Amino acid sequence: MATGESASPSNFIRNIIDEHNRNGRFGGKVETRFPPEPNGYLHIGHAKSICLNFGLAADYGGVCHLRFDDTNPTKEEQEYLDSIIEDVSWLGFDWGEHLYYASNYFDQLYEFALKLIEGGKAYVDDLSAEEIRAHRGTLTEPGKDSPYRGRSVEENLDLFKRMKAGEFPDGSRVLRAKIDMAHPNLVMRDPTLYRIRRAVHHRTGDKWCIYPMYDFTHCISDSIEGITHSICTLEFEDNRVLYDWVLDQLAIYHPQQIEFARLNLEFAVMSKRKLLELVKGGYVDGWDDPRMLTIRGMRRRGFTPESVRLFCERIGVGKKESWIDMYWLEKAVRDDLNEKAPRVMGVLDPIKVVITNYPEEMEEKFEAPYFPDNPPAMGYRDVPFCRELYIEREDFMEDPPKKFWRMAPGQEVRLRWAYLVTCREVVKDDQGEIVELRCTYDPETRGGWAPDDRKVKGTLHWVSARHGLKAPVRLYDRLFSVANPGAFKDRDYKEFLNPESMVLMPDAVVEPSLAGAAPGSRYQFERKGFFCADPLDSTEGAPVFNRIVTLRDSWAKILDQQKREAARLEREARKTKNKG
RNA sequence: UGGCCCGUCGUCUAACGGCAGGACAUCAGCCUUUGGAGCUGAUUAUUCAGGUUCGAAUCCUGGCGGGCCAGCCA
Repeated sequence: MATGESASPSNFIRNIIDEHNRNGRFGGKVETRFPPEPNGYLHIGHAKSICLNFGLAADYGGVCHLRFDDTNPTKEEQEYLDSIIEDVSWLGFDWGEHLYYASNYFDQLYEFALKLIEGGKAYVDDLSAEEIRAHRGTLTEPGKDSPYRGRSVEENLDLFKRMKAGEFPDGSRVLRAKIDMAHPNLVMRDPTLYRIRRAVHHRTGDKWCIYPMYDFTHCISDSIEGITHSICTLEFEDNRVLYDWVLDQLAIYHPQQIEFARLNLEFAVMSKRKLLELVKGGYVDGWDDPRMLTIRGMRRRGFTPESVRLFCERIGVGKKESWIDMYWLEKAVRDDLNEKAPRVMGVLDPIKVVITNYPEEMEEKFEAPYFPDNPPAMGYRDVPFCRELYIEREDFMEDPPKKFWRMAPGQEVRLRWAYLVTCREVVKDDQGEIVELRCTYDPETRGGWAPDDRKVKGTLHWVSARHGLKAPVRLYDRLFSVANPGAFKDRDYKEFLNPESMVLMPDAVVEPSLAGAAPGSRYQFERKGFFCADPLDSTEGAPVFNRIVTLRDSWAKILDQQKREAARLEREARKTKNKG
């Protein structure tokens, strides 16, 4: 799409851009940037920002830069930088030639600082960090001027140059903007612009011993790159006046900062600190643990880039701090994978079924479509059948409740693509545990079609015991068991880790066609969910599957309703009894 | 109790002074060899009180509720 209005759903940022395009503020240009600090791995919250920035640029015919905001060498590492490049690419975005580093602007930034000093708008302060804090005042009281605030331009210039030259120890001096120590917005009470920090920078090495602060760096970087709309999260709202102040003092090109509400996802944590703690503390198996909502974690689990983008598109963007239900993420993967994941059969918790009237030595192959809703186009695979099969343990009930359409004594069900079968006998061990189901099949129902059109409600997935492939399956669920684990003041969020966030199904059996499942390939195990052959743990002929997400389960809902209804009836019965 | 920001169906989000719309959820029906998917229909919202206006979700004032800010982090 060329410049101008776009077809995407409206939001307040688009409205601002449209207004700019009407009044010609940026000459119709839209140039955005995604500015991560390379101090951690990207997560789903970053994905929202990435989709926003790259999406806006694409829709308005502009470009989006990838810029590393690397002004704090004590926290930043090449490892993080590499991972960010990989993750943004995986999400499907392309910054072309526009890969930048704030550290590339260190020389220019230094010159701008000199200009500020020359204009009497910045000074070198000898106060310690603690003293500066003490002078800042509080939310309700004004601050006090530093005794060094009145230094001459010449002295400030000299001192700042010597700061750069390495004449002073770390932390002994800072460069501060000279604004207003009584400003109601604390950000404007003479903010620090430069600090002395002898640290090796991942890109500039030991060239510098002074490093610029975010507020000074970000606006100038945006200006240098010709960014039009500098989109950031809500916590920078107070910083916008400083962003504008710096650019105004320097009288250089002035982008528009716009703030939006960051993503909050229920049953997850999003802060870099917490994510790091989960990894370092061994609560998860690394940054790419499939339970982590890092980009790498989701990728390992089996999420598609399209599903993540779909999610970001659907949740929208606004200034209201809201909590998104995990359902939206799950729904987005389901909708995406429903279109592209071939259907196969896998039994997670097997129970053996013997078809007593099926000849011992006989074997058949059924041609089963990969996409039953659109069979011819998408191909078939053969599914072998024999006398001994596995079905899902939960698909049989000896004494079923109402509306249970699955296998029960005497109740005919369909084995998908195979035959109609009826359970005749339940075999139990000494503990009363069911070990085997003995069934009969109707030879007239090959393929699962009844010649007399008799109604069979239930269709079950199954795997031939003789041909099935044993494959470990991991069932992933939300990492936390409460919606907002970080919200409890007196409890640590780690207390709310969900002990069942990963359940291994060691006995799972899948249809033999899956021996050829490529690492990273995704399938729908019919009636169970979407699964991905783990990209790392799967080997040739021996896939290991991750559950990405379950299917919608309306049977579970019915069961739930039945349970609630039963409880209600019981309560009423008790009431009447008490009255009588 | 300083400053800034935000309050629209259950949830997320539109409506830039002119019929409160969409998506998801929910409910009902259809369809179905996945209790999946799909199709059709239905229910559901402007935080409150004033003011301006022919007309207010929108503008103004105040209340209520929520968020952010006192790093030499970003």
